[in-house]
Amino acid sequence: MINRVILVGRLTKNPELRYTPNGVAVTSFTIAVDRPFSNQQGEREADFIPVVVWRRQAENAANYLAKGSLTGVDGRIQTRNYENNEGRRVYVTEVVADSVQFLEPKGSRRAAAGDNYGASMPAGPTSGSTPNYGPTDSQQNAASRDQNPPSFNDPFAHDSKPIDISDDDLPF
Amino acid sequence: MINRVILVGRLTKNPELRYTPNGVAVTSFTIAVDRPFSNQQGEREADFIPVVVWRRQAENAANYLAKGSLTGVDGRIQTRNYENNEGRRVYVTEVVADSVQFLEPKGSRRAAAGDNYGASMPAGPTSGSTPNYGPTDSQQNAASRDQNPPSFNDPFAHDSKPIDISDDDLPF
Amino acid sequence: MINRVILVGRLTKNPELRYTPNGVAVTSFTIAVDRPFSNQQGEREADFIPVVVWRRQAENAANYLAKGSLTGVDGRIQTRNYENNEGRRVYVTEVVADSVQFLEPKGSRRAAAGDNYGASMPAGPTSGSTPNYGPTDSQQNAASRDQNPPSFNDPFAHDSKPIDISDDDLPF
Amino acid sequence: MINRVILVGRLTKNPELRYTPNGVAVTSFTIAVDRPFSNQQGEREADFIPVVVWRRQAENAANYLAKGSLTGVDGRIQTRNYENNEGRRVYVTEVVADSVQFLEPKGSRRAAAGDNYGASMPAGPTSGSTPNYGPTDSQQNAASRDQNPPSFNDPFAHDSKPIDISDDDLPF
DNA sequence: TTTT
DNA sequence: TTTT
Repeated sequence: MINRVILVGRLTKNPELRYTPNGVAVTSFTIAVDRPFSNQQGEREADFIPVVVWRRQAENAANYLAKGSLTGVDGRIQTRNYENNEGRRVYVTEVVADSVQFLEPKGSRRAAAGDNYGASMPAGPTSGSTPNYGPTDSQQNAASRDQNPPSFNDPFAHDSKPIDISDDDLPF
Repeated sequence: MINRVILVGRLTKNPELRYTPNGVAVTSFTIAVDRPFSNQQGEREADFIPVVVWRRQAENAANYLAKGSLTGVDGRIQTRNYENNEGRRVYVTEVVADSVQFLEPKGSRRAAAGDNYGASMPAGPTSGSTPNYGPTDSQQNAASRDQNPPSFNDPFAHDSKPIDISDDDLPF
Repeated sequence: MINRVILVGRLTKNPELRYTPNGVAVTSFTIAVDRPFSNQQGEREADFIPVVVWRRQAENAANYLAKGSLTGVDGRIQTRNYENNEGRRVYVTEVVADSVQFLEPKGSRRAAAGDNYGASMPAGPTSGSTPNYGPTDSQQNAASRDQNPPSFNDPFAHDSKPIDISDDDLPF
Repeated sequence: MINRVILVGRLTKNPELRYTPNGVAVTSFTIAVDRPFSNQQGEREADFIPVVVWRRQAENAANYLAKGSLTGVDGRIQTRNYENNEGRRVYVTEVVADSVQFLEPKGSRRAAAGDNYGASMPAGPTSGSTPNYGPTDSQQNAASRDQNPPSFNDPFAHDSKPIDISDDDLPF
């Protein structure tokens, strides 16, 4: 049994950091990967692949990545399903990252791209059952710390409704 | 831009071979890959990953694989979307295989039953515009010959309406 | 920075389990992977890839794998170099496995292949600085326990001289 | 049988473009990939992985990559051996690239210096039997234009004797 | 609902 | 020095 995915592409939007009811951090984003060939109309297309990252790596990803960031992901494909509010079963296929790589050379993009970072302060992991949508402290300072971005590791949860993020989705 | 997926797991059902309106063969199946860890309830889970294979590989996969076959896939993640008959946009994430490996050692399962290999090939690309929706002979026999079939609950027993398969989906 | 390798092939020989001076288990083997194409002489060739596995996974690999075993490896490429006894610098490129998968279906091969397993008893991890060449207790019983082989994880060290295996080679 | 490698790292030197006696282009370089952990002395290490690329990709790699270029490689591990001029059998493990990705964002390093892209292409396959051993114009300039060249100690500054490159080594 |  |  082997399940391994490696992606290099660009984020379609800023990553979203949330917390499960138990306070576990999870970041999700979509990575656009251009296809190496053109379609029958001669156009270049891309695949838009949902990625989730858990725990410490979630917070790193939220700090160091932004819309357009060239990013590497090493992880696995996960499928899950849930019943939505219309009683319909929704099937989700996403990549759970073991490791996320910030491939943008130092001093580029993110340092300049710091648009809407630094909105409301987060309740944080200790806040219990209320999902957290704001940036963390460290996000606020991210632009200035952007010098030598680290690599980080781990995985799970997508489809942006907070109710979708459960501690049951924790990979381990 | 890198998009690479490697999977080893077992088919949840017999593969389905179809043809696009232009007569291009495409086989789809779901591969179940056990997760290497247990969930919070201590249960072993699996991911059920939809895979498609095109052209000659499609016909090979349809001939050599069956429900339960241990199978390797090397490919890429593809996302696409289409409007379903209810006018709703459906988003699909699946693996497009570059290569499919039949990992069942000889003398086992399907290989032991390897009587009709190469027999009754479907009318194929030359048959023009009529897609082939029924199971092939060998598929039908495969199910009954299956010695120790793992029982998987295939979550992708949806979205396999023939209308989904278009020549526009051809990878190249 | 991404370094990921996935292999499925067959062991060319039984795996070799050793211990570093500090008693850390390390297993090495070579995996033969057939190339998917023929050479200019129309012959099928293979690549013979050295793999190392560390710690608990080393002992599992030694127990469950044997010459000819169909095996999956998920790991990374590692390069290192050392000076051999002729004062020559030797460059080694090998795969360090994070995870090793026994793909042989239960009850096959190994159960029958138990040829020279169960030779002299090993001094074991506690024996300190003397590398251990014999099979472990658990290896002796391997043939009888072979029912549902597990998967296992981790990595490092090749080129069979015991002096090559140092605690400095530990990946973490 | 699966043999898949994905690497993202930086070239230790400019790539070397050569031609087989039959005029087939082959480029080789070493890619340095930092390890995601520190060794027992708390130092960060890297793996130095030899890569070869054939045909059109070879010429692209030679044109677009230079020492220090952040580069993605998707390929397979190849092992081969040959007898060196001392009559000794030399074993080589290297990555044969199916695809090489130039990951340096535009406006940086080599891309900024992208003056002579497509200029002075080597005589190439049509030149017949004369291998090209010297650096290309663009390679020579690349070294001097290199803004912040990482300094890597390339352990594969050996075994690049032209005699190693034979038409028998062609992957297909 | 998509990136450069 | 190689596996099926």
